[in-house]
Amino acid sequence: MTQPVPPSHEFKPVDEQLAYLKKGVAEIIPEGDLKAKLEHSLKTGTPLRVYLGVDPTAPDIHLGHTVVLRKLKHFQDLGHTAIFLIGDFSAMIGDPTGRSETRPPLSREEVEVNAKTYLAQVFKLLDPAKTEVRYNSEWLDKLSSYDVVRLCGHYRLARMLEREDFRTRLAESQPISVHELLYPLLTAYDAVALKSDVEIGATEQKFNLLVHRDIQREYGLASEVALTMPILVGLDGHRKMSKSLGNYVGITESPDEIFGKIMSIPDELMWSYYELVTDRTPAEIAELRGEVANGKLHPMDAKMNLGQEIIAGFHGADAAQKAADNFQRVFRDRQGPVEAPVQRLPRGAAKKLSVLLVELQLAPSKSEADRLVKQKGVEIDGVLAEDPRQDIDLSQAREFLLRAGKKKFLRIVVE
RNA sequence: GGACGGGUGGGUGAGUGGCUAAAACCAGCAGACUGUAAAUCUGCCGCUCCUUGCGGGCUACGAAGGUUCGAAUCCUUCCCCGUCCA
Repeated sequence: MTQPVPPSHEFKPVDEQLAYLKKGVAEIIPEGDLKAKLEHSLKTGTPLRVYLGVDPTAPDIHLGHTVVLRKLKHFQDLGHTAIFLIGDFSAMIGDPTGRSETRPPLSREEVEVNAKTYLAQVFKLLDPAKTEVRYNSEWLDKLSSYDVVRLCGHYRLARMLEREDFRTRLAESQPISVHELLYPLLTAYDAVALKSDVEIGATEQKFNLLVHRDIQREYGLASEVALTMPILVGLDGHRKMSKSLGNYVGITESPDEIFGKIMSIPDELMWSYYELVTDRTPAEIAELRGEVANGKLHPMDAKMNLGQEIIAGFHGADAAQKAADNFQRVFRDRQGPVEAPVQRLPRGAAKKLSVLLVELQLAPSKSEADRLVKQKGVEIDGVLAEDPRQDIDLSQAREFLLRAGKKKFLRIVVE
């Protein structure tokens, strides 16, 4: 565990901090309290304790997760204590937020593996030296049944059922398991244990955050400020970015992949991306937007710039430039990519094209591979493949470029 | 514990003995058009085999059995979900 950061005594003026912190924010509850807390912090030279709780339900984080992370980073930049809370315990219950059905429980092992890969990715944004990393199993594992009963005693069923997900499920006669009611209460105990001043969450977390505030008060603490961030819309332009919907950009993806995905978002969406996943100021964004509106800047160029900025944040400026160049070459000039991922194959007997596509994981099944070829989706060294049954010679060392679908390229090296 | 309703492909949801690999819609994929944007249009959309044919085989309608030449559809048992009553 990282030790808490020693207090910094050099805070910026409150108004300046507020302006920085408010960028992109959906809601601050209650509005006035953040200012009051910042003033108190400035007066006493005590950093605010600001936390973001994340359940490691998947091994990778995507751009959508970075919206709240970036806000936590803003607090960190201003000298406050950023606490990254890994919900290793709560992940095993499952957050009912936005769920139309009960989440399958994760095992402790899965959660641990995910937590590890999470942290590595989180530190692409946060400063590891200044971040307090905590796990909620630290305190939740220790609660006795009595403690849990007491905790539950602090909240009323009617209030719990007010939340939209539950209301909807009840209205539609969908099941709600009792343990799902416990989720916001147990994560509220996190806020109690951390004695937090501010908690950051996506807007969909609003209900949970409000419960956290109430429970802190029940335990004799001052209620934290709940700061919510908008949900990042996914690549399809409609639904929230999520792995299960497949409309996401993973932050560990290659620059080329990220670039391609960013370019595929609807134009209108790029402004919200500028706001939520770059460090551009609201004024700069407004200016860009104006230039696109009056025709001075082509929307595609604005989007290419967005892609580069996002990649630069994770992979550096050089990688970003390369990705942009590559994109230009492949999709605007219709040439093969300069660098496609290389796949080495041992020499051997010839293989049918459809078989090869499946083995290279360019198609999930032979039927799909067949279809892909028949639908003119496969090229070998720029030449359209017509026949899924054609034999691909693998008997001698050679290499060729295989394209499957719009975006997938693989340089095959037979050796 | 009782009464009633329900469980169909990634999702919604038709289908109540053969015409059903299962309507329709959504999502997804490919192609055209473009700025790999959106919108639009066209096609595909369980797996597999080959002699690629309006071909063959296999798997699939909560689970397991059964009836039948034939079952998502009928029967039995079981599991799961909901509503109401207690």
